[in-house]
Amino acid sequence: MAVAGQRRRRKEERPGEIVEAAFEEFARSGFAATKLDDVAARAGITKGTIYLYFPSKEDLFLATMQEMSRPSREHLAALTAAPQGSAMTILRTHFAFEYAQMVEDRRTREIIRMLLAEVSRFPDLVERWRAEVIGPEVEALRRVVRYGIERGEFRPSAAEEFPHLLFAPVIMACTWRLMFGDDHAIDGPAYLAGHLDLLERGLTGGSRPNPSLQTAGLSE
Amino acid sequence: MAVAGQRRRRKEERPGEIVEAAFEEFARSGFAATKLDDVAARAGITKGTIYLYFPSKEDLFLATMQEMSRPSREHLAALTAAPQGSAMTILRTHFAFEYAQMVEDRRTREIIRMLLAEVSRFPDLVERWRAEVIGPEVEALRRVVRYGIERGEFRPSAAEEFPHLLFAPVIMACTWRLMFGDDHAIDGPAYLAGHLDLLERGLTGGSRPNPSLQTAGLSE
DNA sequence: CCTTATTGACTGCCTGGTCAGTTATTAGTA
DNA sequence: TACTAATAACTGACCAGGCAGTCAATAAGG
Repeated sequence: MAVAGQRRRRKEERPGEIVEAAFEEFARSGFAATKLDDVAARAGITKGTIYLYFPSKEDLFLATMQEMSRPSREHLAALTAAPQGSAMTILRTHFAFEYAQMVEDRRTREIIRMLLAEVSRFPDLVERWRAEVIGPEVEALRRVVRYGIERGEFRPSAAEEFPHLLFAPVIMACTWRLMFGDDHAIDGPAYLAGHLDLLERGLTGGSRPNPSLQTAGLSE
Repeated sequence: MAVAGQRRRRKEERPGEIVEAAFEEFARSGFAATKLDDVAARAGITKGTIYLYFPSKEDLFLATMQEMSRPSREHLAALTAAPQGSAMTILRTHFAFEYAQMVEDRRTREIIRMLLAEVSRFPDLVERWRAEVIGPEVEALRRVVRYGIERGEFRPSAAEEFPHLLFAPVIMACTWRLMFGDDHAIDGPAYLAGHLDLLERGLTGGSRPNPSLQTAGLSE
């Protein structure tokens, strides 16, 4: 019956299966209320097995968060490249990605929930996430805004000091969906389009880029 | 020693004191990890006393959330009045209030955290909050936007369909501070000013209200 | 002395963590 | 191929501590 090497393959796959199950349980119930027996049951194993791969509940939680936030870290790389072309186009592309990730991807959403819920128990986790994911993202956005201003595409605005204002609608939609569930979710594409529209008007200062702010030679 | 009627007064004050202490503990540790012994200690009483006033931990939690979210409910009333004067002025006033409440007031912030963290355990609580607080607020904002459009002050925009876009920066600052603490908090007044600036440009579609959209007699 | 708010010791359950034992797989031997 | 030994993954019964909830006893008003 058993394929050769199946035993070894199990050993390689187990941690991933456990993390997967743990994620679901932690996301549903939070760290404290999650029972390792439930995690084990979901993974189709027993509690004892969990302890073959993870030394404690806290370690399992940390490993789970680490593993599940990997996509965010990878995504970030795309934004940090040197900006080229229209700044607004860069922003459009970026926010389309970010929206898909932070609002439409349940995984990332739940990561946010857990970070918010467990800060006081795992302050280091949140600090790392700030330093390695969100901080760089804010800086990258700031660079794009400056680039847009230099190009004459954007007017100077508070977005330079607070790039947070630019992705606020994404966070908004993310927390909205976290709280009220998929049933009351805001309509994705239309909302994103509205966000980008308001953004463009806000940054350029007119329904079309204001000519008086634009130096011919600087426009790419 | 004892003032006349002190006994009775204690009985009247106890529930409030307990709720106060419970709020701090629930906010710090979440529902599951909070120990009623700790709540009692913080309130300067014993666990037994809690059960004289609240039938269970869950009831205490619900009572705490109810009590602590009262300011939000009261604040809402101000917005639902019939709009008068400049729509942008209404928005400015409203967001100044909302910012003070959702970002600078620790209480309200923590309410948000708990709602996010405990949705799956207390779905009714969140649903009520949506129906009684946030829902009406969105509708009220939508009315202000429509009013601004009718007046010729605002151009038609996605803000009519998604008033969420307008207060997104407030939510953003709220969650930011929830996650990263007061140390990394975004600078309040400047951020608010930037928000309102981008908002105005976005809604009116120009660096100054576009004259072609504005009827002289209507400007505040 | 009666009333009543409060106590604090107690119970029972729950759950993180342990570990001796079981079972499946592979290696070795003839 | 058949049998045995060695190994490694996994189990499940168990313990210890912690905590929600209880209640007879206490003590502070009036």
